[in-house]
Amino acid sequence: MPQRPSRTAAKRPVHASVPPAAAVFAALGDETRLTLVRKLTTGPPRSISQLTQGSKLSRQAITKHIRVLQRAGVLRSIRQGRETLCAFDPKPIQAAQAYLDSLSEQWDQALSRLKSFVED
Amino acid sequence: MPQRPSRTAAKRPVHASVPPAAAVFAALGDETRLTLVRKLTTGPPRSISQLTQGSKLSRQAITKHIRVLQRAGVLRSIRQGRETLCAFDPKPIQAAQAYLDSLSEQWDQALSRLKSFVED
DNA sequence: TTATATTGCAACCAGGAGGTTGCCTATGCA
DNA sequence: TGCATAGGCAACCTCCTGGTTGCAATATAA
Repeated sequence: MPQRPSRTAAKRPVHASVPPAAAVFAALGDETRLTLVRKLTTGPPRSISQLTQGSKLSRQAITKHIRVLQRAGVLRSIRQGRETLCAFDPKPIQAAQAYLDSLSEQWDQALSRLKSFVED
Repeated sequence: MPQRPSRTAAKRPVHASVPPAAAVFAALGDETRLTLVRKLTTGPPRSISQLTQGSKLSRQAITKHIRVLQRAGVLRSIRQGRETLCAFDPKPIQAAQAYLDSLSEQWDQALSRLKSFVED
């Protein structure tokens, strides 16, 4: 929980360690990519071939999805010998959570204002 | 996206009040749409014209974005006289939060397993 | 009733997303 | 050394997305 990505991520830090919320949501907005993310949150880092196994898609298709997730910061990968190991990085997800939390909070406040207005 | 139009429409329960997580994330994966959502979480329901004001985009473009958000369940809209009022619906966002929470939890558990494994 | 404002609908367009295939390089192993 | 495995690159295809414009329909206001 001691995360440093600014909780109010609306300021657009140029050196953003984490891409803007919309980019993270876009990366998560695909079943195939969500499946990859779930695989990597539940288990150890895996190679592209391993991630391709069990999928109907070609290795290249999976590679493209992995790159989308990488650009969003959700995954990191390092070349290890002849294979490329992909690992989950929790920071962008935490940023996305913070974003949704702020949305919910705004909504709750709007509801409160409406309620007290009606009660007058 | 593999499963685009519901060619296999038996994929999710008919009374799903909330579309699958990926659909919600996809809807939120666009700056313009995030801006619309923020506007409607902070304020009262607004018409399409009102939502278009202050944007560089045409009314039709905004309309299309609104429909994307509607399909994801994030917005609801009702015709009121000659204008269409759009309002925020918190359910899909809450579902998305729950999804991210479960991801985080899985990740934490994976870390714990790794830790206790290393310590042995 | 006649304007004016608010939408919806349809056509159209450019570009990007998702997917495949073929080929090449690099690494590990017998 | 030679071969199988892992992955990168590039070309190509199709369809969706995000945007525009023009026009018709409806509802309000004067």
